[in-house]
Amino acid sequence: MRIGELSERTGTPRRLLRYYEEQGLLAADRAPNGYRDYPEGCVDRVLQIRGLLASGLPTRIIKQILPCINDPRAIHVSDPTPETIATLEDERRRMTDRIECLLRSRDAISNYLEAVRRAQRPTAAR
Amino acid sequence: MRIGELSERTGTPRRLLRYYEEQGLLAADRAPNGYRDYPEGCVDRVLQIRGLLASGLPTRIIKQILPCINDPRAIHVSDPTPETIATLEDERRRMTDRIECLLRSRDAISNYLEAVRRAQRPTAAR
DNA sequence: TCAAACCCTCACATCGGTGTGAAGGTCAAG
DNA sequence: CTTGACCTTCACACCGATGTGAGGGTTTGA
Repeated sequence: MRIGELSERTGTPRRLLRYYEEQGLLAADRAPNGYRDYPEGCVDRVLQIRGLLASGLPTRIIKQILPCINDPRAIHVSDPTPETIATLEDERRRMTDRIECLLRSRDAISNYLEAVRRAQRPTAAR
Repeated sequence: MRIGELSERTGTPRRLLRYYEEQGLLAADRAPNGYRDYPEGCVDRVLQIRGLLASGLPTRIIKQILPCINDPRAIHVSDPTPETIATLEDERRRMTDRIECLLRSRDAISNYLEAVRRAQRPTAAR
């Protein structure tokens, strides 16, 4: 698929798809005319990237994480230097922190909304 | 406590504490000499702020969320305009998305690390 | 064959969070 | 009284993600 379709299906500006490629997060081969040609799987991949970016991870880290997600079960034990492993462990910890922070805050919002709801519908269907 | 202590106890540059105040996330009263004077609770508050920032939320949103977290059980039903409520619901959804994305990715990393570990210690204590 | 709708690269701009430092006031200890 | 460690405000700089648009090629359909 070409960049326009990928853009539409992922809700991502073309500009950013090119940027992700430049950052090494996304690969596309090229049609003879130079147009990018994306395989189907890119849709999910782009959504992953956007999700992680929205969660505060920089492209540099996402680049290291993506292979772990994509390799469908088949780990290439080829590359992982002890250094890479350390980075991954580090980043996993950071992600756990984020998750906990978000969970706490989300629950607080839920409680708040719930309380407001109760206060607004004072002693209704009870 | 003064800004230096708060900075040290939260691992946050003074610069940012002032920035958070400027953004309306943090309040300090002033000593007669103009120095900021923070109450004890600010330590937790700052950590919350940093956690949410690291999770990709902008100060504008954090500002709306913090009151829900701080109000210890006692909701001020005073302010919440229907508009504010809508924003909160929206943001809660976004946070849920983030949480799910992070969970998926973290689990993928865990699986990966686990697999690498198994591959590196080939048929050990078994 | 021409217009519209794609695509390309390149480059400059914006925005939010953060770094850094200048210029100066306050306070405690020697 | 001075020195050093704090604090103040202000301003400019940086970095990563994103917006925008110029200048130009390709494809499709009227």
